[in-house]
Amino acid sequence: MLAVEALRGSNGEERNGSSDNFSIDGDFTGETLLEDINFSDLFAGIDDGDILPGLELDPAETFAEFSVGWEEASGSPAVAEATDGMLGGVTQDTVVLGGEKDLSHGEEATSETTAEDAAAMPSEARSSTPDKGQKSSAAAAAAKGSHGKRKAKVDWTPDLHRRFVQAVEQLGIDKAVPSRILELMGVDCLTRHNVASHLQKYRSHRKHLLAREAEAASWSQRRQMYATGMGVKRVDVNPWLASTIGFLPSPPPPVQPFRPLHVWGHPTPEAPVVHMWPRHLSGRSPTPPWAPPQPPQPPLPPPPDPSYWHHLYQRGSEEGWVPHAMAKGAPCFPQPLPIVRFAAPPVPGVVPHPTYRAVPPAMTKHPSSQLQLDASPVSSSPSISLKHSSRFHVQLQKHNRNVSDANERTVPSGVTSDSTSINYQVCCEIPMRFMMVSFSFYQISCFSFTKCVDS
DNA sequence: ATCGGAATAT
DNA sequence: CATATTCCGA
Repeated sequence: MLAVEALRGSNGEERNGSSDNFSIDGDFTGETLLEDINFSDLFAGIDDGDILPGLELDPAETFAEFSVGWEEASGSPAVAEATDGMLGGVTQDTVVLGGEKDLSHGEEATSETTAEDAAAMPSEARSSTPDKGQKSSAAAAAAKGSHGKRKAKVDWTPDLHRRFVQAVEQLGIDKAVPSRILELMGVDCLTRHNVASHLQKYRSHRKHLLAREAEAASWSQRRQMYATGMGVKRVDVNPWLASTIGFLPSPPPPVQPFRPLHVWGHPTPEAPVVHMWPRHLSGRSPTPPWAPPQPPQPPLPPPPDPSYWHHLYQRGSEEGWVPHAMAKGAPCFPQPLPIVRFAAPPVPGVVPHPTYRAVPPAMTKHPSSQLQLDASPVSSSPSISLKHSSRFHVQLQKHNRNVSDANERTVPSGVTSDSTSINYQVCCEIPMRFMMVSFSFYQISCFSFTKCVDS
């Protein structure tokens, strides 16, 4: 079991500096946050992080292990601190990342030429040519200046979409608003409206997807419930609410106690909410090969164009992601029935933010044999944000026993800071023999994720 | 007035 | 259908 625990800085000064929050979204190489816990073995079967499959199974055994592990974690000296105030910082922050991008500029920009260029150019080339500034002024003029009642349509090329998704992920679904997305995209050929429009569609797609998945998950849960004879300790009809269980007095209920699966991933953290293993890699099949048995119900028809809308992890290596292409050799299938467990740790003294709602972690096995834990909160008010200098430790555990030293790490400064960060991701190499992976950040909101990576 | 987002138009 | 534009509430 891998446990990542946030440790409060001794001084605790970082506590209130919301602006120090950072989101690590592009850098999962591990070095940034924690060095990789490198075990010789590769784990061969980590699933994609698709929540659905994770919720599928939940052997009582796992629970038992989990709970014990949890206790251990609780005992950690690092934990004990309330995290109130976190939310405020997170939700209130409006620090603009990087800054000074003039939106009005984008507003004026004409997308026509760029779109054309993009369309004409191989996506690779496009990717490497972020500067859309070179649109021909002529075309630009023609596009709008003349009279252009209607602006030239923007061609949402894969690259543009990738940027878009990236931005959305980085911001977190809750903070992903056109203007900010536009900033993060670093493209000046789009207008806020372009983005808004795309975002609209994006959400729509996600909505449908999540609805589907929720349905499936629900079904699975029930199925499991029966299968285990209710042996499980906790079976929430709605897995997404699990995090609140065991939490201390819940103050003012969130505006939306439970936000319906309104958006696609998100990535959660929202995150990506639904982090899926790139489908294009797994073939045209909309469902991963390892996907747990589907409910007897309709085999859920694949979305119109999955590959397009699922670029969630389609980042290039320049962002710290390993290109999918490299993942070929790495088995990305999960165990027969991967387990995604998530629970609110009953840690005394720790007051998780009431509105915090975590989502089962999305874990992605990267080609480099790294296991990526992605804690993507999906609450009305995000979430997980660590601050520079925050300390935490990582520890692998198996069957309630530590199998590695607790490595204390410190969140490095200099990491891109985004007050609205919602994702905190850690990469560790984990031998597949480890049964479960637990990810805990007490400092943040006191929650823990557990996922079976090897049955 | 600005912004985000849903509705509606093209 | 995809995107742009409009409408409207915050």
